[in-house]
Parts: sequence; C-alpha cells; structure tokens
Amino acid sequence: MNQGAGKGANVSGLPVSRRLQQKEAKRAALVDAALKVFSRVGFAAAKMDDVAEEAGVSKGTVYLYFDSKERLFEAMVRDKMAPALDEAVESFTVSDSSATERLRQHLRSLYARMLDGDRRQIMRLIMAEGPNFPHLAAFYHQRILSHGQGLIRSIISQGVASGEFRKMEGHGLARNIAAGAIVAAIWKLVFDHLQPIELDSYLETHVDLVLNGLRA
Amino acid sequence: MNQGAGKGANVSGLPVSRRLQQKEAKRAALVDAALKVFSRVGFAAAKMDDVAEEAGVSKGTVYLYFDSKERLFEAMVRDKMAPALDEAVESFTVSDSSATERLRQHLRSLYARMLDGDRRQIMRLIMAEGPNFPHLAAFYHQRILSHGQGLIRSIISQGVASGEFRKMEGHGLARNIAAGAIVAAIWKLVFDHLQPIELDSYLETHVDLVLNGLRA
Amino acid sequence: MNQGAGKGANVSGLPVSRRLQQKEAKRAALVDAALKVFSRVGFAAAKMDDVAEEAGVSKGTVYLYFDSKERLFEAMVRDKMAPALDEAVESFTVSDSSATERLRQHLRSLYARMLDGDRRQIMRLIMAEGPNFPHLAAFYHQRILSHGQGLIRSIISQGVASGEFRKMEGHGLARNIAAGAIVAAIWKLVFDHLQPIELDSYLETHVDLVLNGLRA
Amino acid sequence: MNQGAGKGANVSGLPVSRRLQQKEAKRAALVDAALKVFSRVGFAAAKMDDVAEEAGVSKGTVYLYFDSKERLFEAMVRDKMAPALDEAVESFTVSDSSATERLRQHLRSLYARMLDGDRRQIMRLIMAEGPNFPHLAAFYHQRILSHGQGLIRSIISQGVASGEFRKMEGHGLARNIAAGAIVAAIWKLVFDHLQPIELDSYLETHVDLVLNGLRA
DNA sequence: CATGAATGAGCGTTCATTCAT
DNA sequence: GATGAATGAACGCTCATTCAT
Repeated sequence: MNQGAGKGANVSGLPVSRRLQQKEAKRAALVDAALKVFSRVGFAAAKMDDVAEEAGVSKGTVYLYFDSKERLFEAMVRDKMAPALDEAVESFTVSDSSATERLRQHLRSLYARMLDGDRRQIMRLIMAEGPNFPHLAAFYHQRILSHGQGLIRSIISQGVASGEFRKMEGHGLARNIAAGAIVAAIWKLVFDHLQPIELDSYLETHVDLVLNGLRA
Repeated sequence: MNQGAGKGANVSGLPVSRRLQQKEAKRAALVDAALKVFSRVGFAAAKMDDVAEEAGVSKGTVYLYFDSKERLFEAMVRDKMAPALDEAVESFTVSDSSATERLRQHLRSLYARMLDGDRRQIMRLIMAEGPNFPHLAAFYHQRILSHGQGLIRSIISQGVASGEFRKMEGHGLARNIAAGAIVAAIWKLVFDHLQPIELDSYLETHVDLVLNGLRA
Repeated sequence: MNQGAGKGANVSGLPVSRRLQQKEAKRAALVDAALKVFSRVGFAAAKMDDVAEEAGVSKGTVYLYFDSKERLFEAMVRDKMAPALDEAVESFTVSDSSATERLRQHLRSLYARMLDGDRRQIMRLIMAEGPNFPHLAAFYHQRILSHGQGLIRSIISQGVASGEFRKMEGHGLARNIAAGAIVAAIWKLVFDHLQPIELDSYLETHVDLVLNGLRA
Repeated sequence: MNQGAGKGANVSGLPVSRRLQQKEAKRAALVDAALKVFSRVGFAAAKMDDVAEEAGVSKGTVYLYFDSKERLFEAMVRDKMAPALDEAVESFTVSDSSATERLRQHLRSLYARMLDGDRRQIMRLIMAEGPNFPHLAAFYHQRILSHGQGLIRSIISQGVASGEFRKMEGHGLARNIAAGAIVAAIWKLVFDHLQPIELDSYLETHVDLVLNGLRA
C-alpha cells in the first residue's frame, strides 16, 4: 500500500482537502480570537492587530480571510451563533412529557447552554453593538430570540390545553419567562464580580417562580 | 479703589451665582449632548467634536468642563443616574398598603421610569461598556441595581410576614422579579423595530406572572 | 483714537481677516508643497507626510485644508492653472499688429510662460495622471488647451484675411502650431539632462518654421 | 553516464527548445499584461496581482520571471520599445527619392506606427515615470528619440544639399518637426474623448506645414 | 472664558515580496 | 516550475488633546 503522494499528489483530493482543512482551521482560530478581543473591548476599540496576535498570525493574514473589521465581526457573530441554535432545537426534541416538565427542562437547558461564556458574550455584543449592526441584530433576533420564543410558546400552549397552565392573555409572556435567563447571562458578564450569581440556585428560583406563576 | 474688577459687577453675589448658573447650564448641556452621542454610537466611536456640536459649543470648550473623553463619559453616566435614584426612593415612600399592592406599584413605577429613553440608554451603555469602566459598573450596581433589589426584598419580606407571599429559599429572587423590566428596557432599544414591545400589556403580564408566582 | 482692541476685538473685521489671511497663506503653502511632491514622484507615489513636511506642518494639518489626497491634487492643479490663464489672456490684448507679428509674439509669450517650471509640471502631471482624473483633464483642456487653440485660430484667421497666410484646409492646425512648445515643455522635464533644449534658439527655429509654413 | 537528466528528454535539443519557447511565451504574456496594467493606472498604482491575473498566472509566478515590480516595468518598456526601433530603421531603407518625398514618407510612417496604441502608451509612461526611472528615460531617448532625430536630420541634410530645403540655423529643428506627431500621440491618450484627433487629416496638415516651412 | 487651528499617535487596510508545498 | 498563503512595512486618514489668540 504505497499511497503514492509526494508533492504533486493533489490529484486524489486528499492534499486539497488538507489545504482546505487548514484554511478552515485558521479561519476558526481567527473567529475565536475575534470573539475574545471583541468581548474584551467592544467592536470600535478592538484592534485588528490584537485579533491577529491572539490568533497567532500576522496582521495582513486576517484580511486574507475577512474583508474588513466589520465583516470579521459579523462572521464571528454568525459562526458563534450557529451551534446555539442547533442545540436548542436538539434539546427540544425530547417531548413526551407534561408541559410543566418540558418547561422545566427547557429552562434548565437554557441555563446549561449559558454556561458557555461565548454565548453570553455574543449576546452582550448584540446588545452593545446591535444599533450599529442592524442586520446582525435582526439575524440574532430571527435565529435565536424569535426561535426561542416559539419553543416557549408551544410548551405553554400544550400546558394550557392539558390544563396544567392557566391561560394568560397579555402580551410578551414568552419574553417574560425567558427574561430571568437573559438577565443572568448579562449579569454574569458585567456585575458578577460585584454580586455573584450562583447559576444553579438562581435557576431553581426562576423555574419555581415561573411554574408557580403559570399554574392554573 | 473699590474692588476694581472687570466688566460685570460680581460684587453683590448675584452675578456670581448667575455665572455659576451659566456654567452649570453649559455643563448640563454637554452632559445631555454626551448622552445623545454615546447612545448613538457607543463610547469608542463617539467623537468629542460631535458632542461639542450637539451642545452648541466649540471643540475646545468641552475640555474646560471635562478632562477627557473618559471623564465626560463617567460624569454623564453619574449625572444621568442620579434622578433615577431619587425617584425610586420617592416612589417607595408611599407605603401603607399590602405587599401585593406595593409590589404591583413598584413594578409599575419601574416601567414608568423606563419610559424615559435616557435611563434605558444609560443601562445599555453600562452593559456595553461596563467591562471597560469597572467603577462605573460598580457605581451603577451600587446606586441602582443593589438599591432596587433592596426595595424588592423588603416588600417580599413584608409579604412573607403578612402571609401574602410564600417563602422562597433560592438565590436571586429579586433579580428574577426585576428581570422582566430589564429585558423590556434593552429590548426596546435593540429589537423593538423587529418585534415591538407594548409596554402596558407587557407590564401587566409581568405583574400577573410574578404575583402569582409568589402567592402563598 | 483708542481702537479698543485686545483679545476680543474680532469686531472690526481686521483680526478676522488676519486669521483668514493666515489660513489662506497656509493653504497656499500646502498647494506649493503638493506641487513639489507630486511633481517629484507622481500622484500615487506621493506621501501626504512628505507634503506636510515640505509645507512645514504636521500630518494631520493637511486634512484641515483638503479632504483627501485626491482633493489636494485637484485643488493644486486648479490653483496652479489659474494664473497661466490670466496671463495668456493678458498677453493677447496687445493686438494692433500684423498677424505675422502677433503669432510671433504669441509664441514668444508661450515659451516665456513656459520658463516657469510649475506650469510645465502641471502639464506633465495632466499627461501622466489625466486618465485617472478625467475631470482634471477636462478642466485643463477647457481652460488652457482649448483656449490656447482659440487664440491661435483667431490670429490665423486674421492672417488669412489680410493675405499674410495661406488658407490651410486640414484639421488640427492650431495644435500643430503649438506642438513645438508643448514638446519643449515636456522635453525639459524628462530629457533635458540627456540632450538640453536651449529655449531661445529652439523658439526661433519654431517661429521660423511655422511662419514659413503658413506664408501665403 | 549520458546526461543523466530528470523527467523529460531534454537530450536531443528539441524538448529543450520547447521548454525555452514556453518560458519565452510566458514571459511575453507577462510583459503584455504588464503593459496593459501599467498603462491603465501607472507604475505606482499597478498591482502585481493584476499583472498576474491579466497574464493568467499566479501571483508568485511573476517573480520567477522578474525580480521586482521595477524590473518588470523596465523589462516591459524595453521589450515594447524594440520593434518600434526595427520598423523605423526598416521604413528608412527606402531611400532613392527626393528629400521632400522622403520626409513625407517618414512622417507618414511615424503616424502609422503611432496607430499602435502600445507605442503611445510606452511614450506616455516614459513621460509620466521618466523622472523616477532615469535610465529608462535615457534608454528611450537613445533608442527612439535620438535615433528618430538622426533620421530626420539626415533627410534634411539631403534636402539642403539638393536645394529642396533652405538651411535653417537654429537649434532643435528635428524635434520641432517631430513635435506634431508626439503631441498627437499624447493627445489621443489624454484628450481624445474631449476633442478627437483625426489622424489622417492631422497628418496631412502637419506634413504640409513642415514641408512649406522648410522649402527653400 | 471660548475658540478652533494644530498636533501626532494610532489604526484599518493594502500590497510587494517570500517560501513551504 | 508553479502556486497562493503568509508576512509586515507602509500609507491614508482620524480624532483626542493642547494651546495661542
């Protein structure tokens, strides 16, 4: 089995894919570095040099992968958002339980996902820079927030139908239910050193309050 | 040779106070301008020129009142925070009702205060720039958040004592209760154009959910 | 007569005009510096720093007077073109002679004006950068070349009418007549060190050739 | 041990020449591409990438043929100059006519050669970049301009000897005679869209003016 | 006090050149 | 030989800050 190889062997596809893999790996490294730097100081104060250094490449290299600082920021937000979405959907497919149980599970998975600091940072960056990046805000709203509200609403419908939850007429119920988690995420990034949040306990309070609040 | 002096008669004290008043007015104008500009583009992207123009003075003048852009930002946040505090306390002094009613009133006044866009902007700026301005975050936490939590906690204590509310053991109850309002504030600034919040209705949902959630 | 004055006396207009005069002087210095630098290395290779240094100001100052390198280049060309035009017209108003004499005078004044290296540099820059600055080329054509052709054509008409010159039917006579001067201008800038042009003698050859060529 | 060698049979001489031919072809393609790009934007603004793309090779390949952008520019100018020279000489070998006729022929062939845009571009590039590339200017002067002047001067000598032309004493006669053609070349590149030159008619005017001017 | 011209450090971006594959 | 990813010096432009008037 002598694999041939050597230099010219970009025939079998393998060397090509290795090239691509390397490019992809470097792109990922840059996105990681960008998240770190942007999280640290925000979009405007972030320096492309710092991103480059953080990724271990030289300044010009960043521009081989992203056209501008804005595009890097956008690509980073998009890339880092994607997995959150997948997991949310995945976590939801477990579904032959009571609405109460499903809501409890959903909130727990929400907090669990928030253990990942990256997601919190993305969220904070959207809050901070959203007005300057309207389509990122829209993107985040559509992919994450709107979707999340949909999940909550469907659980509530089930609960109302099954008689577990009372029917609440007002506006914004889903956002109200998710609010505790959102605040926890931001709090951890901005005020945790002043007054820490203990996520487990905070979560149980949240679940308790909400489930009682909804109870028929 | 009485007092010599230049143009204006700063003798009787009155002109002096007019001077001071004028200085104070200009300082206030600068702070207002700063809030507008910082809200629009964030700290790093804000230009001192824009602040000056917004305030109707020349570039150099800003430096007669504030030593640097950072100091201007800090002063602005501090100045704009103060009234929020006063009103919160004031709104709280009405107090011979049931805990249920007092919590309802408290949340309503919280949302009412949030109608003022300035306060929301301050809040968003703290979220956005907090990591770069640790003592502003601390200041905001101490003056606004911590204080607000105290008010909520005292109402809950009263409610538990009076038997209106059940005793909840977990951690972070006050923050959970306030979370809906905080999320509403941020939402209005970042996502309102995509999915509007109708504050009145949202507020009633919030109150309803929380009071039910707390009910003994 | 106590003139008041001191600092605040920007009332009588004089201090204002001094300010303006200084601004105008600095602008002129920058334009001069720009001509030098652009002439030396061309538009693309010219550095704003070099222009600033040549003008004795700092880098940023250039941008107080001109929005960009392109605008500086354009303003410089325009500014440096203006006097050429005035003088051309002026030199032409002397006019009660024979067409022969007038053409001789006109060519002499053309060469005399070309003694000024600045005008030659402008001309060369237009040739070199014209395709990248179409409206500068158009401007130069309209203000200088087209105008110059008009003068020559009017002298020729007079000469034909008076019987001094024969009537030539072809196209481009005026440009042909001016060509010797244009080539001399460029030659002096590009090849003079290799094969010098002695302008006086060259001029007389030119005049001689043209007048004989036109003679009826 | 016969020649060892690697892959291809570069033994019989033929493969070798094919190799060389290919190299030569690619070099020519690069020179062509370089002329296009440099003509379009000038030396400083030209990008090696654009040259590579125009030639259909990759960026690094250019450096296998030319050491630097400067060398590429120089090589391009030299390469593109050579044929002009050959043709000029060739056009001159037709020589058993009157000086008048020979000058007429010479000017016509000058204009005919100028129909080729490449030569005009080279000329313009020399005017534009000459000061930055002194030895290119010298090269151009020596190979093209000086040579061209020699041809004209020899025709004039013949004409003076034969009594066709008068003897003119001044300096720069040859340059004056060629000037019309040079101006036409530049004009076509810079101002033609504003005021077109119709070369045939312009040429006849030129010939007419010059021959009359020289006539004894 | 107020102005706004001037400064110069700093950053985003480009591109000639190199070199591992 | 050919490629194209990587480098890093360089440059246009910005803007917080200073200071003469």
